Amino acid sequence: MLTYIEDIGDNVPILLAGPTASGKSDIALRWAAAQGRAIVNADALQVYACWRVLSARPSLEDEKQTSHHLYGHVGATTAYSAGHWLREVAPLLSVRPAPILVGGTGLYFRALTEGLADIPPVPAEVRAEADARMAAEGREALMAELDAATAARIDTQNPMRVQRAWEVQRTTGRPLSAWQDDTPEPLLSLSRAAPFVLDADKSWLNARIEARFDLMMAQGALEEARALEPDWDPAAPAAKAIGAPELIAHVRGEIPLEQARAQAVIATRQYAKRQRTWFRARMRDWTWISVTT
RNA sequence: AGGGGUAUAGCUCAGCUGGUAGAGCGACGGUCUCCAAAACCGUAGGUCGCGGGUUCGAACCCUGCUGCCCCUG
Repeated sequence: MLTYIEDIGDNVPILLAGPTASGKSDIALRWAAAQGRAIVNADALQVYACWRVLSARPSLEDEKQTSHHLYGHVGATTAYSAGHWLREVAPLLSVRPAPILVGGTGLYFRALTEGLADIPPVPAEVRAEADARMAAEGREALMAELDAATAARIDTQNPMRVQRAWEVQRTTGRPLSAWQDDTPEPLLSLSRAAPFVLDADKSWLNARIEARFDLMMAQGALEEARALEPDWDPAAPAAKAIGAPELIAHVRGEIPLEQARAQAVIATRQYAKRQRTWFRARMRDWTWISVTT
């Protein structure tokens, strides 16, 4: 496995993408140790402080071995997004040796290597306003307020995309399409990085997903859920962690553990499928490493 | 053993007075330039437990068998 990175220069960041439970973190840790690189998180959920076990974040011991960045540094109710991540990643790329960016969020890697429209963050009030209007009037109402160019570009059946476009318009007074047309050069083009994707056979991965859930339980996932339960807000950003709603429901005595486990495993499998679809379509040019052995 | 109920897609179930079947979930495929472990779109599954019978025509009616559930003994 180390042969993959032997000839990579100190100034070339390593990107490591892979589906959930494919063993990315372990590989990253070995690579980092071998070359003295730091590890930077590229996973949307591992930024949240409340879920070390449930989001499969590196352990405290792992973090002692090598410096880790952008892990668990965000509160459960704090908004976070690809834009936030990109702004935080930027300064870390100039460190030498260059870091290893590891994670499963395809959108983050895309934003990094292909560029992301430089749109200011949407204030919480605008998000709240959009949420309220979406609930009360539906996406049709927000869609009616979009410009034609944006409407033609987004998936108008997808409420999240419609709301995003509306929020950008509302916040900046400029159409999303205009912002996207002005997308700046990527922070790190693929040619200046060493990009790898882990390729895991589906049945192999499904078995790992199931085993990993049991491991998470053994490592205290339920305790994490108990700790969060009093302040549980299903709409909070960190509530999107797969398995979180299920474990909270179990902690509250609403469903048996076996059911929570089954649902969490299914949701994880479905997530892995979405990742595979993304990687296959968007990471053709990356170096694929088979981990199914 | 007797009485009652039930048997429809991988799972849970719909299916009006008979006109050869649908949903949710799951599975599978895809989309996605900032909530992405999100959101969305699409596709495929059923000799309607098995055998007889009635009928132009049966998932639906009659009958035998089998499995499961409940009650009684």
